[in-house]
Amino acid sequence: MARADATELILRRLAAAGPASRTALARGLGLADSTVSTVVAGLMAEGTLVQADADTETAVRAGRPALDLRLTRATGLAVGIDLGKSHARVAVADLAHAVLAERAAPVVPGSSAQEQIARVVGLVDTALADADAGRDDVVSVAMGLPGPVDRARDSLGDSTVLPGWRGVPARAAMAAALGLDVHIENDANLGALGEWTRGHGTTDAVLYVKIATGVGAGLIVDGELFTGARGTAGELGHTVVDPQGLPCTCGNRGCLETVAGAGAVLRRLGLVEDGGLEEVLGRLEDPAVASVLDEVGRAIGGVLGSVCNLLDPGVVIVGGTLAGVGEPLLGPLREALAAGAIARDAVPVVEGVLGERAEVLGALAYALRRALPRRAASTRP
Amino acid sequence: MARADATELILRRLAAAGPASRTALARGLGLADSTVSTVVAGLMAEGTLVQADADTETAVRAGRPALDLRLTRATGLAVGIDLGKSHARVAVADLAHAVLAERAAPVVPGSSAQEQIARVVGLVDTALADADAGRDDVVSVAMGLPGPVDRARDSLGDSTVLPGWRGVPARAAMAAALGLDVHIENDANLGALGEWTRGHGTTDAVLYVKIATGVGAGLIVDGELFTGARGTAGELGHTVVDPQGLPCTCGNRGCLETVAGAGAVLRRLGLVEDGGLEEVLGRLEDPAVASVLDEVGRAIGGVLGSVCNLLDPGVVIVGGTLAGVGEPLLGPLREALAAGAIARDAVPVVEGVLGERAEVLGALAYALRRALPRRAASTRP
DNA sequence: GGTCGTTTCTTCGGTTTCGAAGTATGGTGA
DNA sequence: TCACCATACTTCGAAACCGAAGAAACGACC
Repeated sequence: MARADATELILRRLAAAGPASRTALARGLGLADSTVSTVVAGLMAEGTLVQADADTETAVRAGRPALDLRLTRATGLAVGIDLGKSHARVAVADLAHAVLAERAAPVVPGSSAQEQIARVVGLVDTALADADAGRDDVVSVAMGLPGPVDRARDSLGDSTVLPGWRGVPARAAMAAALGLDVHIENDANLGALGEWTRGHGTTDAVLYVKIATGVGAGLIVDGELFTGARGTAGELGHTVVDPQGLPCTCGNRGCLETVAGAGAVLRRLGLVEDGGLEEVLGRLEDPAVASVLDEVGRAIGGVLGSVCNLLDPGVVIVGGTLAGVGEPLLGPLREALAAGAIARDAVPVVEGVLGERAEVLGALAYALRRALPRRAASTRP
Repeated sequence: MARADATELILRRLAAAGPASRTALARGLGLADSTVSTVVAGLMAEGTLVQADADTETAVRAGRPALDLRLTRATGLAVGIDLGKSHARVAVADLAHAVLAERAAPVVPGSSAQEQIARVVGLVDTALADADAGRDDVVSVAMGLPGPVDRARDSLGDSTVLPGWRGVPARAAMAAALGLDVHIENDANLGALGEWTRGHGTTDAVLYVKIATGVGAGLIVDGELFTGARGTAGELGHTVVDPQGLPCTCGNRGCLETVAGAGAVLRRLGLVEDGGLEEVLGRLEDPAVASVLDEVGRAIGGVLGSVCNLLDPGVVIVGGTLAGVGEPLLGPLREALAAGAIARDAVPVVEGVLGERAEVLGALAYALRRALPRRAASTRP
C-alpha cells in the first residue's frame, strides 16, 4: 500500500499495461487529469515517453481522440523465459509491449540444471541480438518453470518434470548466469497471465488450465496472479478423482494426472511420448483416440465442476499442448463441468488463443508488470 | 484504485482496522508521518478522533510509546447480522471496534423471508437499545446468509437452507425494512473474515471451512474476501467425493455433504436434527459416534487436501457447529489432508476461536470495513 | 542518575497534486 | 455548412502532501 508519487505510478503503469492516453492513465491510477498532463510533459521533455501516432484503431466514438503515450526503447527491455521438459522459449519486448524477438530451442529432457541454464542464457543472448540489444538494456526478466515454485526458497519444489533442478536455487542460479535479477514463477500461472493479458483482461476471476504432460492451473484474482501462501498454488493434477485408481508419482492413488494429461493419453493409446502427440492430433477421427479424449475431458471437467463451485471463476481458459485437439476434448469437458456445477449457468470454457506461446508471453507480461522503466535523464542526485 | 485524500484514508482505515497510532497509520497507508499528524490534529479538534489512554498493553520495547487513536462514538455504529436456518444473531459495535451489544433469537425453520426479516429488525432494534442508540446512529450494516449470494441480483441463490428466500431481493428487502443500506454476503465467507480479523490477520491466504448443516468455505486473499466472479465462491459441500455415492439435493451423486456435515452425521446416527447435535457432543466416547466423526473428518480432509494443492492457503480454520467436537473430527481430518497434499509440510489446521459467533462478528468486521465514519463537524458545503 | 539508542510525534519550507475553468478536436444532425 | 455534443487535454491559483530536522518520551546500560 505504499503510496508512490505520480511519476512512478505512471511509469510503472505504462510498463505493466502498455501504451495508454493521459485520460486513461488518470482514470486507472486515480489521479487528476491535470497531474498526469504535467508529469507527462516532463517525461516527454526528457525523452522517456513519446506520443504514439494517432492512426491507432480508435473506437469510433464521439469526442476528441485520445493520444496514446508509450515508453521509448531507451527505458529498457523485458525478457520472458519458458522452460519445459524438452523445450525452452524466450521472448524479448520493449516497455511499450512490442515483442521484438522470439526464440525457441529443444532441451534434452532430464539434463542438469546447469546445462539447461546455459541453453537458456544462449537463447536470451540470441534473442537480444535479434532485437539489436544486449543484456545491459534489460530491466526485467521472468522465467516460468514446470512445477511448484517455493517462494521461501525461491526454487523448484519436487518437480517430476525437471528432476535436474532438485535442490538448485533456481532464481539465484539463473540470475547469476544472466547477471540480471530474475523472477521465477510456475508455468501454468504464467500461462494464465499470458492468456489474461491478451484477451480476458476485463474478467474478474480467471482460471487457466494447462493440459500438457501433466495438468496444472493458474488463477488470476483482481488482475493479479494468485499463488497462495507459499507460492505453490495451482496444483490441479493431483486432485484425487478415484481413491481406487492407479498409483501416481506423488504417492497417492487415482490422481487426475493418472487419467488425464498428455502422458496418460499416450500411455493409454500405447504411443511413445516423443512425437506421439502429433499422431494423436492426426487421428482425431479414430474411435480409440476419440474415446480416450472423451474420457480425459470428462475427468478434467468433473474436477473443474467442483473447482468452479469453490472459486466461481468468470471464465475457464484451457491451454497446453493437449488443448490443441479442440472440441473432441473440450466438448466432454464442458458437459462434465456443467453437470458438476451448482450455479444456474455454468462457467464458460474457452480454448486459449496463444497456444504453446502462452507461457513465454505470460512470462513477458510478468516481467513487464515488475519493470521499473529507466528514466532518460534522471533528476535524482 | 481510486486515490483518496489522506483524511478519508485515515478515517476508513481506523474504521476498518480499529484503533492505531499515527505512525502505524502512516506506514499502513503509505503516507508521511507529518501528513498523518496534521490531519489527525484537525480531526481531533473537531471531535472525530480521540487519543486512547496510554495504558494499553504496549509491547515492551524501546522508544517513545505510540498513542492509539480511535473514532469517537459520534462517528457512528456498525451492525452485523447472521441469519441461519433456525437462528438469528445481531451484534452492534462502535467504529473503535468495541462490541456494544449482542443479541440472538431462534427463528422458525422454513418460515417466510418477511417473517425472518421482521425478526431480524426486532433484534437489531433491541441490540441498538442495549447500546443506548437508535437506527440513526448506524453507518454500516452487513448481513450473512446461508447459501450462495448472487452479486448480480443481490439475492440468495438456490439455498436449501432458507427456502423462504427464493426470489426475494434479499439486500433490497432488508435495506427497506431497516431504512438503512445493507451489505449481504455468504455466511461462511463472513465466518472466514471473523476468524481472520480476530487471530490470523497476518496470514497470507486463509481458508475457513464451516461444518454446520452443510459444508461451506470462505477464502481470504490479500486481506480481502474472495467471492469469485459472480459472488458465489465457497461452495465446498458439493464437491464430488464418490461418483457412485448417495444422491444429493443438488441433483448429483456423492457430494461431500452426503457424507459430511451435521446433517449427514445425525442421519447416520439415527438422531433427529433438533437437539441431536447436543447428544453427539455428549457421546463422543461412544464408538458409533467416534466412527462416524472419523469418517466425516476423513472425507472433508481428503477434499481439503486437493483444495490445498490448488490454493496453498497459509492456514485452514475449521468452524461451524460440528467443529465444536474438536479432535475426534479434526484429527482424522488433518491426517487425510496431509495424505492428499503434495507439499512437503502440510497446511496447519486449527479450530476457530469464535465458535458460533464467527459469522456475526465476521458480519460486523465486514460492515466496519465498508463504514465511512461521520465527521463531527464536516467542512463540506 | 545520567547518557545513549530507539521510536513517536511535531514543525516548517518547498514541491506535488488537485479542482475548476477553459481550449482543442473530433463526430452528429439540422 | 454550421451549431452542438462529447471527450481529451491544458492552464493556473489553492490546497494537500512530503522530507528533513528536531523535540518528546520511553527503556537499557553503565
